[in-house]
Amino acid sequence: MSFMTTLTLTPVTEAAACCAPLTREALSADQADDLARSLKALADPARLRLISIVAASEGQEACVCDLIDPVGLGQSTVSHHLKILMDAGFLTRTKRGTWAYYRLVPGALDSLSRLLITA
Amino acid sequence: MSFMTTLTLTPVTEAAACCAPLTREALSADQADDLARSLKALADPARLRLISIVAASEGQEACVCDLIDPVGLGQSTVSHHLKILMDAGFLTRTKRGTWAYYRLVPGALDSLSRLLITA
DNA sequence: TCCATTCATCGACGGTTGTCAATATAGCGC
DNA sequence: GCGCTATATTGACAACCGTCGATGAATGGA
Repeated sequence: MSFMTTLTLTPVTEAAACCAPLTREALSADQADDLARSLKALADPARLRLISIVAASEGQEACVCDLIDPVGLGQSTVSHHLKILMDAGFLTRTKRGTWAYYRLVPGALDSLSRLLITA
Repeated sequence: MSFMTTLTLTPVTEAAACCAPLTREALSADQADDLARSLKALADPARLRLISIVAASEGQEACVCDLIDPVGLGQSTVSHHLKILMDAGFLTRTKRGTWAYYRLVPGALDSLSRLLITA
């Protein structure tokens, strides 16, 4: 399980960059796998809230300590969710001192969104 | 587990109808739950392929028997996935004779897509 | 140097999920 | 009615996921 994150990494931007929307033509198995991986990273209430809090924060960034109370989960759980969102290409991390600041990857959500549109 | 489908049904259109995109302001816990439920219904390779096949079919509809071979899963598994997509509000079913024809719910994917856009 | 703080990682646990085979339901033709 | 076909439902099982507490790693201050 621990090695999975380094192997199957297929950032949203890459998965979304290539191809026609979901409803244009039948998806290949590989395309479906990639898209499902991106969606799965998003398909959790805690992770959705993390993203929305980061996006709504000052300077579009937030450190872990700012995120723990709002989502009401343990620190290790929050770190875990942030890692999943990073691996999927939705967030980036910048360390400054002891703090880790998370920030939205600019086009990530949009390119995923574009894939869902029924052309 | 069996009663869950009739209880927690919150179709995409409803979940998406109300509110600002993910990144406009922090999501409430309830909003996050609803959105996560919709995304989770979509976050599976088999279900994504089912949707794309239905959308790309003649007259935008397909019966179960047309879907089994393309996705390469058992009949009961396909029925199961179709049910999940129906409960989530992405598909509708019409029975004609012994056949069950599935069809995309017109605005469903689009309203979900709109929620993901970074305004 | 030592301690406090911030964050990541590990190990464990219960709950959920995807899949199948088997069975049930229901419509159609004979 | 009988059998055949198309779907849905059930029950079971392995794999995965979200959560926690505990531990580890790194930074900064006294």
